[in-house]
Amino acid sequence: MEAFEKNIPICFKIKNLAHLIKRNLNSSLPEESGLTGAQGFVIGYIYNQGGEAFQKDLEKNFNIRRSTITCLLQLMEKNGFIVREFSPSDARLKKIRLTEKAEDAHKKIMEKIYEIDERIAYGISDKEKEMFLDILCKMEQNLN
Amino acid sequence: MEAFEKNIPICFKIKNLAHLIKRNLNSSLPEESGLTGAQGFVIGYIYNQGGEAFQKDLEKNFNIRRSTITCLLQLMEKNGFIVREFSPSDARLKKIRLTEKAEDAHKKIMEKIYEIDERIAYGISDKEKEMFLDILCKMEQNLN
DNA sequence: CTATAATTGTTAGTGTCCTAACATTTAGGA
DNA sequence: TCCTAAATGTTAGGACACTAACAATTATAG
Repeated sequence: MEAFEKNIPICFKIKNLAHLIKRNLNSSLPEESGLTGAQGFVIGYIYNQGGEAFQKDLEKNFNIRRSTITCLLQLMEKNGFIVREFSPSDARLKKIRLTEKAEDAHKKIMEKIYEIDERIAYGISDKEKEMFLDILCKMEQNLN
Repeated sequence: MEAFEKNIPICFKIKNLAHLIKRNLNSSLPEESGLTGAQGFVIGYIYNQGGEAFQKDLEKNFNIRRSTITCLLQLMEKNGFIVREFSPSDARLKKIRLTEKAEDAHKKIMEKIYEIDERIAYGISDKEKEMFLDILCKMEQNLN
């Protein structure tokens, strides 16, 4: 971006790259399934939790607001990727369970995600990649 | 994110950081102005172009779709940050001009943006920062 | 010159993020 | 116990990204 001349903000570069990643991931997923990248990450998370999770876990893990989670999950429920039910032990909690459809989709989603990882890391050495990830983590912590 | 165990995708980490940046920038801008981070970047770009630009330039520079630009600019026009008029030389083009209000806001926006840049780079050496930016650029190119 | 293609912008509809305001349930303190 | 605070989720409304379909203007090829 030439707009900022020599002083392109780092935050802008990061935002830009994330934007490209999102677009690539979304367009690589089968349209007819109604599955999106964001939903793919949610499925990935719940899958690794053993197929079950509470909304509040998603909230913390993805660092997004409760209302956003509600919205996401309502859509995923509508599209048959999850089922939601109240927890018997605490009526405030809602337990999310993956459906078979989601479990079937999981492997394919992960393939797409790692494909993008490989693609963006093309021509970058393992050492560089490691340093890059370190800095990425530091930056994340710097924003709390 | 523990979800993917040891194999957290890089693309997920980038997406996450960008998300935090966006939230921080948006919440640091004065609410009453109606100004958002995205609009701030648009103002920054047009400002550096001398206060004028065409929609197609924004499209290329920010790598976002025409419909998105239309949507953004309609809002910015409504909020008094820009004025739009047809180009006399080519009636397909729409020329965007910053208003005084936007020019006044520009400096403050840039301060906020560079504040975030400083904040995310806290504890990271200049050399590291440089390498990080290099890799970021490579990754951007890898996604076309 | 005319027909077609390319360029530029809009509209409609959707997904994912936000804040603010609200409701419900559980936990804790007087 | 009872009242208040904390935790969890929803709704409403807005911002910014997308695709697909459309409209208008300009450029180009025959």
